[in-house]
Amino acid sequence: MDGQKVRNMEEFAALSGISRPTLSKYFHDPDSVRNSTREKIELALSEHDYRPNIFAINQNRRTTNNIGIVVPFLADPFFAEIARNLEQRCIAAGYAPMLFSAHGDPALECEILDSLRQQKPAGVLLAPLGRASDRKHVEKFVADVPTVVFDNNLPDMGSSFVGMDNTQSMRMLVEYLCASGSPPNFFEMRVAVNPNVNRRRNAYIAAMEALGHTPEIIRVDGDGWEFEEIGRQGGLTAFATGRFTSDTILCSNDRLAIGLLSAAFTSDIKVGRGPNARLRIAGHDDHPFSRFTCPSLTTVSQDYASMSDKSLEILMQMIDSEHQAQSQKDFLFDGILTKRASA
Amino acid sequence: MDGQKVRNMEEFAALSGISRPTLSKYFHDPDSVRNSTREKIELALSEHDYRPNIFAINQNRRTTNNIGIVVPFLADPFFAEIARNLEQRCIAAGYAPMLFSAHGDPALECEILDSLRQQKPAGVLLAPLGRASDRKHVEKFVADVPTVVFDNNLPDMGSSFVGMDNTQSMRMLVEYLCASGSPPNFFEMRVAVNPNVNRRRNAYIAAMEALGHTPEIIRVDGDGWEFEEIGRQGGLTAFATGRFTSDTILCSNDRLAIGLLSAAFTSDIKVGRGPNARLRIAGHDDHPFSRFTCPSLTTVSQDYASMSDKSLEILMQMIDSEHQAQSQKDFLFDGILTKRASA
DNA sequence: CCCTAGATTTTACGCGCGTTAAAATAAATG
DNA sequence: CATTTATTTTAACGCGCGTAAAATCTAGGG
Repeated sequence: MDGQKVRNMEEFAALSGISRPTLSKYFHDPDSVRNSTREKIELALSEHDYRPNIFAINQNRRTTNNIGIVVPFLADPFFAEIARNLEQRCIAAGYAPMLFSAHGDPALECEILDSLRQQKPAGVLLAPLGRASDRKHVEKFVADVPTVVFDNNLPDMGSSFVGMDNTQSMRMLVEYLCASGSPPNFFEMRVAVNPNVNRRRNAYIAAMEALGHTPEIIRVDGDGWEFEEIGRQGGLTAFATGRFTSDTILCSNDRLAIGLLSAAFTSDIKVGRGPNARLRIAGHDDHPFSRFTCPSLTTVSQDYASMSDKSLEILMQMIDSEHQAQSQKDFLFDGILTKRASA
Repeated sequence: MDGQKVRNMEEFAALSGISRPTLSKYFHDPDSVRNSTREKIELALSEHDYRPNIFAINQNRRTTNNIGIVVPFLADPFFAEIARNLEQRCIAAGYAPMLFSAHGDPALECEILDSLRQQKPAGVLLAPLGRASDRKHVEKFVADVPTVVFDNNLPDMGSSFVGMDNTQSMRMLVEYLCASGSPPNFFEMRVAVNPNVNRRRNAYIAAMEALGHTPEIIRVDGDGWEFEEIGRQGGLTAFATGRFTSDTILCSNDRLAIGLLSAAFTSDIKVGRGPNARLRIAGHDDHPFSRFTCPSLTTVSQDYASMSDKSLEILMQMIDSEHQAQSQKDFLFDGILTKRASA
């Protein structure tokens, strides 16, 4: 390729000896032109390295090649990991992912959706903030743009959802903990950041009662996304005031559990399933760091890969069928019990 | 505002009674029109909610309102946190951040830069992969687009750099560790992922020698970005084979230290500065999770806020002065010794 | 060799906004 | 009130590409 800059498709048409409309077809779908002309184009392409102007393209197409990925808090490694999975799958599917984080701020979430809308994305993968989300705003967006909601559903919104079956996973955890030791207390934040949290609590209660045990819930104060710190502070006071009624604590999520582990360590309470351990702790989500805590954290894994695949699969269906009978469905994945050293 | 969709600026001009060129000026800079007309426009805006088509705008402007943020691995909470800082500051400065992660893949890094270039961003904040980066590719990009490199410099590239002073921080750590106990071994990965790693090792050596101690470096195998796992595996074998010559281990970064902590726990080696602890471990970077490890990790903090501010400040200067005498400078920040329980 | 379906070229218009120059108007000045 | 100065309007072109219609060409089948 040479250094001469090709200004536009017109110029490249002259250089390659192919007409502009044909080039336009080619760039939209290389397989839509005859083999011989494709070869000519690609030859010229290798000599002049021209790329069509993306803004001019997008101005004239009804929809772009972008897929928006919106998560509530990207600095949470859990979402970072999901985002990574989704991004790579988008790329593999020939789309250009655009990643956004609401940073825990509902107003920012709205702004992101607004700016995303005018970007005319082919589709959007949205993990909403949850309780804090502006429902109406999200609803409007979902109605206009092909969207798959994931991780955390806002019910009755008319969109498909991909997430995990919290009821199944919590029951599984409770049953395991009961079978291997004392029935667990449930450790959570007082303010439920999203519907998943409520589902998990309810599933805990149901599972405990089904086994003939009395549920016991410890709620800690704190707002925001600093779950570890909240779990740590809550744990410290809970230990100090003897609020736990069991030697087994099931946490609403791994980040809280990580904080609780820290509190236990500070309080000199040995955690694990060994004979001289005084406490068992379990979490939920298989946070990327859970395998490196001391002791490593027993938890429920989400199958990132399958869930990402499913999300994109559904989104692509929506894109292809152009809003046609979206058949709005929920896809719930089973969690995988991941036994480690903490319980 | 009503539901009627305003198709374009022409239509909105008719509705608002303001001519299109004036509207164009207004949307570019609301303060560039007379107060009375601005009020008229904003009144009409509140009634019809029209937003200019972003693609048409960007096609005709030489540069957009976007600032690209590129990090090597977003699933690393360290970069997630930096990205969060940078994003919020971009927004505050009136820009629209676009976040990209190379996911540890040099080819992807190149693609990101290529697609970023045709996005005509106002500027780019780039943390390169490091050793794996395609230097020439990055160099070309930096020459074309106003760019501030951060976290991890590729020297002699003609761009400004904002990062921390690894020499200062390692010396500080070494001095602290020596003053409070035995001189440390240095624990790192065999393959240096980026120049920072080399600087840290050299700084360790220099600081040790300055204090009259013999440097001792333990290198562990492993490639990729799973630092915790690498640290853990390397730690396990090092403990098993007795490769450490000191009871104090200084790790090249926090993630490695987190893995080493996990290995120590598994190996039943108590870590900390208490009387019955057998090992001290320190890290570098103040990873978001370092305060929740068991024991909490002694490390060097980077001042995310100041570094983000500085990066954007320099970038804005470059944008304003339009490539004019970039005065390419490096801005190194001192680390802050953060003493916790592990050393 | 002719024929025909399918591919390509020609021609021309449209997308929504940036931008400019000249003309018209409004505000500020004395 | 006349004049200067700052804004706005009018009119028109350009940006780079999508796309449609008609004309022309190509390849494969008979």
